[in-house]
Amino acid sequence: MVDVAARAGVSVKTVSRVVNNAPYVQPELAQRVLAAVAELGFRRNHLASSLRSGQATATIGLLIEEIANPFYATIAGAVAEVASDHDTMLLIASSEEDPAREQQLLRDLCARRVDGLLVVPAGEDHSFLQSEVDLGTPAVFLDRPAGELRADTVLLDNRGGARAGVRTLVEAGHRRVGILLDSTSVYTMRERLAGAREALAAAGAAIDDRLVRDGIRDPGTAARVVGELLDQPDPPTAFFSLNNRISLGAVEELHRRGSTAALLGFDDFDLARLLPYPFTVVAYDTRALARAAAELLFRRIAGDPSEPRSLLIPTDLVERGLPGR
Amino acid sequence: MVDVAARAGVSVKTVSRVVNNAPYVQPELAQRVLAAVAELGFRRNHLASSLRSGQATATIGLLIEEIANPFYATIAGAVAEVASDHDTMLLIASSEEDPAREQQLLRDLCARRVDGLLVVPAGEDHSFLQSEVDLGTPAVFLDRPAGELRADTVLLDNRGGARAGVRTLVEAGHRRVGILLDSTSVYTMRERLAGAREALAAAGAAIDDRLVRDGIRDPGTAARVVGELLDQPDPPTAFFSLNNRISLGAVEELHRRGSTAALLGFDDFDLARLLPYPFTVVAYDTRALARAAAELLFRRIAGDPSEPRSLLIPTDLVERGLPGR
DNA sequence: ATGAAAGCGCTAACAA
DNA sequence: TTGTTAGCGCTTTCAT
Repeated sequence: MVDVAARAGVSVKTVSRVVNNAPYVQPELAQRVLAAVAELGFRRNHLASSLRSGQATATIGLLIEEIANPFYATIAGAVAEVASDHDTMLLIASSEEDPAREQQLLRDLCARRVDGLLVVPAGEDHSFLQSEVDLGTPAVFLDRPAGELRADTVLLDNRGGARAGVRTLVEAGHRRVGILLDSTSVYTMRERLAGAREALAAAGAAIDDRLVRDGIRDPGTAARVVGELLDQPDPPTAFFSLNNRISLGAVEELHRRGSTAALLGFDDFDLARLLPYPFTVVAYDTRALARAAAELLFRRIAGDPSEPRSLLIPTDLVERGLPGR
Repeated sequence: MVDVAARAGVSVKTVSRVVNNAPYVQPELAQRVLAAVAELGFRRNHLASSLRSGQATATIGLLIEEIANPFYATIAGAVAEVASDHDTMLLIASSEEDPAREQQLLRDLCARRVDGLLVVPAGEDHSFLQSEVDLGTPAVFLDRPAGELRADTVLLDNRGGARAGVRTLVEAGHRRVGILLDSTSVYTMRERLAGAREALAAAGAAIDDRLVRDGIRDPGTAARVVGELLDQPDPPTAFFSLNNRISLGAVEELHRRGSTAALLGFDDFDLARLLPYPFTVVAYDTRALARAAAELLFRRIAGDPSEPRSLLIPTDLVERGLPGR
């Protein structure tokens, strides 16, 4: 910048003003500065700028589990759009579901003085963020609640969606529903399971815990478990799959067997229409979830001092036929 | 840092040494410093640190078209892994296929003094990056070549893959092949089209340009175009779809019609096995593409001064049956 | 092994 | 409207 100033025959402050489009600079001087900038290939150092001006790195941090996962990629896309509207860049970090790594990454993001944090939490305790939040780095949690920290949160209506979905099964006469999930250690799974239990209980259906199977991580396992449940005496007449990886395996096995069991899945799929087995899904708008969280974050960054808020994004039942009828 | 120093009764330099795990600090002093750090909730300001030390923001920039797109999400995931191995964070920006926006984002990334740039180019001219590269910000281009700039490049073998795929169609006796693509303005599409032409030419098949249709942006359009081509007199007996969005529409229309046309697609799909119409794909390893590019970038960041390199990632033909036989 | 002082590139505060 | 000076938080240099 001093070089530019020397070349243009002005002070560094004037260069600073020109580069930042500040008012009260003579057009003629501005021209000279701009010329010098071009000749010298000058580019303002964003680091130095935000170091001095204290705030506004024009960067937000997004912490997710894994960017390659389409759910998180969709979140990242929606967040990036909102960030772009605020001339802000996105620093993305993947926790890989490891709470220790999550903590380290969040600390690192804070050390980089991001203007705010968007977190899909992996760990159970985020109290270590309290000091950062107090020091002025707002954080918004999405998809799962923060642990041990009062903070803005945007969640899906997992419980209500599951309840509504299972209610359609119950109304179609199903009483024995096989429930397939990956892990009860995940908040969303617990909520969806609770919703299913509520719907069954409301119908006075006894819940058979032998029909609830967890630890299903991939479509292959899902297919195997569906087979096992169907081969039991008194098998389920319907299945509720708690995420789309599981739905995929269930579709495959039910189709393979020519089963007539009804299938309900949480999470929609692009290709559901093309799959060989009809099923109903509890769908939701991932982009709306992410946009709501990002917009809330930018409101905080802009200084909104109100109490932490909790938003619930509704789900939508998409019926595509139940072969069990 | 001065507060920590005061609290621990040492100089700021000693605090700096402790925080950076520098050698030659008495364990006892280090203890005092660490205690003060904990008490005061001190976190080193990464901005100030890299401002002073000149280099090493421990950040790389990734410029893609759109993070929500699964192809780019996969790239981002693989890049994030490599970056994580180098204790580096990832600043992700989406060009949305707009060359002007691309240029602005790349300049912004440079202004933030990223250690290096990974670019899936949208524009045709990247000469504006020359000065940045000369000033020491290495850039690696992936999936498409850089325009007007000698730089490291990692590409898929689009042409070879298309050639091999279309050769299987030709060997199965097909001479009239409908070719479906989105836009010839995209490098990868031009290469894939060229490979298809080569394979047809090698078989002495006259290329009927009325069977080459571009401007197909979504599955719906693809389905419509497939229908139009099939309704022509002397319709194609096989189709080559140049990306998976197009393949999806083609599958749908061919299945709907109970067609026996052979289908070949560029890009694999997770769910190809479950789709109602068998087709062969030219598959490739997106993660390998991204890892190769990222690893090359980190070699440049580490100071590798060798000539710009060009890597070609091979494709793989996955045959899943051709209903036309 | 530790510290004092200078300065990275920029902008806030003030002065002219 | 423009310039001067100080200093953001840290690390380098050089002294001790």
